[in-house]
Amino acid sequence: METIKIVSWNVNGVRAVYKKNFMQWLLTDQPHVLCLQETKAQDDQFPAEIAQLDGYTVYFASAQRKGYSGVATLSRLKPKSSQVGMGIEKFDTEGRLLQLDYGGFLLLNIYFPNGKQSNERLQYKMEFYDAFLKYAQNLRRQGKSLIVCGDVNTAHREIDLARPRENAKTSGFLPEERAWINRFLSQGYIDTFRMFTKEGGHYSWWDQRTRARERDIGWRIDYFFVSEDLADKVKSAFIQKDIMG
DNA sequence: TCAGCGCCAAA
DNA sequence: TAGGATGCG
DNA sequence: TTTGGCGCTGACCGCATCCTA
Repeated sequence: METIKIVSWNVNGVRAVYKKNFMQWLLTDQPHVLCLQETKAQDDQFPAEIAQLDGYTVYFASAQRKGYSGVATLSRLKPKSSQVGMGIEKFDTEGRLLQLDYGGFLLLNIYFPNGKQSNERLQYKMEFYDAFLKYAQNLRRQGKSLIVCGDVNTAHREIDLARPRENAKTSGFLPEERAWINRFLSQGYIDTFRMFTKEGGHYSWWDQRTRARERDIGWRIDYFFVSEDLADKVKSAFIQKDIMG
């Protein structure tokens, strides 16, 4: 069986990265599957050149609200089926989950909620976490193998962010958020990045407002998880930190 | 994230 | 339709 | 009286929308 390359990228506005060097990167990197989060575009607002890209089919899960959230998956492989959301209205209207069935595995492209805005949003995030874990476990009971990727919006352990002590009371590194990742992993999922890289200092997100990227004061909040039956099929997992977007 | 502020306890 | 205010991250 | 540590506040950037002139 040949190797499949799957990439996950929180683009923070697909139209913005399209104006930069998105196409150049995509045509060079040529992943089999590309999972985008925070596209901030409805299906019909997607740049046509991406939506009609030769060799790829594009699947969307857009938010109801314009310019907000949204995920999309570009695939060179043909899935057997696709599904938007997990069947829960309050979560599905925010365009956060897109599922493709490739037969041998399900690929779940997810943009987990951000909890920094308010207590209500933190509550919503925790509810999403719980609902997703139930949803995933239900798929497992049906015998499905899962690849789960995207922006989880939580750093797992101290080594996953540059300022653990300072952020112990900040959403994104709260004890209850970290505990959920522990619970998720304990139910039979693998953080693939940690299969290959044990040391800290590897981040996937940096605060724009304080230009934290220049000083590499970051967080690892984007992940590829696989159900443990797939673990021995994972060849590598890495972060392309020099790609902006 | 970080500078700037008030507050307070230790030196 | 350019630009300021607002929402969100 | 000075010093240092803790906790809190607000400005900070970028994408996108909406409203007004």
